[in-house]
Amino acid sequence: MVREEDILQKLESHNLRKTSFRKEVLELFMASEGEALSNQQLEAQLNNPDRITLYRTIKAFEDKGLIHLAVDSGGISRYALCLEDCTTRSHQDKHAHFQCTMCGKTICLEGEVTIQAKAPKGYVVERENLILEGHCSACINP
Amino acid sequence: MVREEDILQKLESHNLRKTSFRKEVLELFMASEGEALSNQQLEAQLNNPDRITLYRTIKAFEDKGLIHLAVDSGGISRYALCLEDCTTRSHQDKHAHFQCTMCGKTICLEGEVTIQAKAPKGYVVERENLILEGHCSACINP
DNA sequence: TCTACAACTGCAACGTTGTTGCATTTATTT
DNA sequence: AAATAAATGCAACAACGTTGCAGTTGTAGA
Repeated sequence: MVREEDILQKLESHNLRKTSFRKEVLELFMASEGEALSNQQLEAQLNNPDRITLYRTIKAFEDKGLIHLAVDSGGISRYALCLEDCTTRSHQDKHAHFQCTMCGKTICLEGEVTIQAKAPKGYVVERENLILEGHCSACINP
Repeated sequence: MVREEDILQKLESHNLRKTSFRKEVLELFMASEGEALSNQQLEAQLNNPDRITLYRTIKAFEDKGLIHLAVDSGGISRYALCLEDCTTRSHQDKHAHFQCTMCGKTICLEGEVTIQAKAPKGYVVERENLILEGHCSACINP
């Protein structure tokens, strides 16, 4: 369960207005336990939401560093809550996510990734975006 | 320059018919020097192509292991020629691509990537999909 | 607490991307 | 050269996402 107080605090600290719509959306993210959610998943859990408002809400959350984008390997955009140290400037660096190829569930992996990769001469790498694919525990042990 | 002979040979060895449309599309891939191309890029280089036929051609090339998909971090699907050892079964494993955030150019990186990442307990990782982002040499030295 | 302004919402209209069905054309096999 | 299996091109449709605008709501300041 997510406390109303925590929702309001998080909106305020990111300079976002405390509207009922945003409270609902943020609650879904806070209740999702690190799972990255697609527009579709969000729409399904909200009561009769306006699609356009949802798009703009997500964009606002993203701009203010509350959530970050994780495009999965099928091209679907999913969003997940940023951690405490995930500021507007840095929250796109070193993405690492896991996606289950059976149920589609996508979660954020944090602080456990090492990558060694070489780009061609003259290229500069600034960001690394890693998606692991496989099966989640729920799909392995039903 | 790509030799007609090589195009035909590649189509034949992948059990694809040698139609003029497919020859044109394959020529673009063979001329792109490892760059992954989006539908948009392909459409722009073909002379008045049918969008639908292009989609199906790409799907056919992908099914037969001629090209592979690389979704970039903005969610755009791009396709690149597979290498010799890129069979239908294996050609989706261990993707590693570089994308320039200035011009959008996306290239395949081959055989130079090491990843160490941990998924949560009970999760099984089967595939790794890595996108490096930064600037390509052309955008650094104009 | 009231007011005024800026921000957010909800609707309409539109654009892009990708898919399916079907009739026609084309490549391949014999 | 004929038969047939596959590829093409068109129409219609569906999903996803954006922009403009009028009306509503939250918030800062008097």
